[in-house]
Amino acid sequence: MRIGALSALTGLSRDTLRFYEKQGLIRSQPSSEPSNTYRDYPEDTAERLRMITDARDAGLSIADLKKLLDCMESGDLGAFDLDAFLDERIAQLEHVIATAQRTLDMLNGTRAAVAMSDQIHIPQ
Amino acid sequence: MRIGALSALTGLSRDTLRFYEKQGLIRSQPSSEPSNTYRDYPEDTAERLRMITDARDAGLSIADLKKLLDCMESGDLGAFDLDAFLDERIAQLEHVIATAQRTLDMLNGTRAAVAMSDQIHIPQ
DNA sequence: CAAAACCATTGACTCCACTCCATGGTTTTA
DNA sequence: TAAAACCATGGAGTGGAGTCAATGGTTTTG
Repeated sequence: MRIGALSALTGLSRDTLRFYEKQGLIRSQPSSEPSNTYRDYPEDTAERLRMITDARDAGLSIADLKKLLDCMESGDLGAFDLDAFLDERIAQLEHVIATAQRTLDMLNGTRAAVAMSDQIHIPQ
Repeated sequence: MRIGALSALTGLSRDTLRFYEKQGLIRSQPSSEPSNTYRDYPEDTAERLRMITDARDAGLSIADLKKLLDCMESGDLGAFDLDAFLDERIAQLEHVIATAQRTLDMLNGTRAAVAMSDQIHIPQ
């Protein structure tokens, strides 16, 4: 798959995809016809990118993501201190969920207040 | 309360507090003794900052936070398009929660795999 | 009272995650 | 077949969110 198709499939810009590749989050091969300089992305790259965008949207950094993907791919569990690393990221995500939930509750409260004030609003 | 106390109370650096004040998220008054240039923060600022850090940790931007706090304070519900604004941020937070949950599940799976591989690990 | 700790202001600096641009080559399409 | 659309590479630029350092004043404390 070429970069344009991947971009259309994922909603990520070509620039972002190239950037992610430079950061080592995804990989590509030179196209089958060596007449051009185009690159070819494996079919499962879109899938991989869904994981990546989820993690990014949840607040994980590219550097962390790279570590994770690297050792998940190499099957090299036990690299550096994976266990501690996982514990930290898990705690981080739980924190994000908790704060997002609290903030969500606050906003829902605000929305309720707005609805209220709309209800008792007197024209003129 | 002076900035040092507020910093100790919230865990945010003085610089961050000054930065937040410049962005309009918090406010202060000149100290009671006008002999110095110190500023005094209302007692409830720490509380307010807890809201702010929650929202920041959940991924809300400072600009959005300022809009929210401004119109919550002015009681000016119905300013700009508050209703649409709230809907967007709420959707954003729900998205964060969903992606964080998916990512969390993935990491927990990874941790389980690590535990497994530990279990069947053969020394030497 | 002197040293240490605190404070304000200004402006420069850093880091992250993109995003844009210029250049030059390749495919697709009307 | 020519224009339009696509591609790669390299490097510069952007925006958000802080962070740091310099300067010069004020309080606290031993």
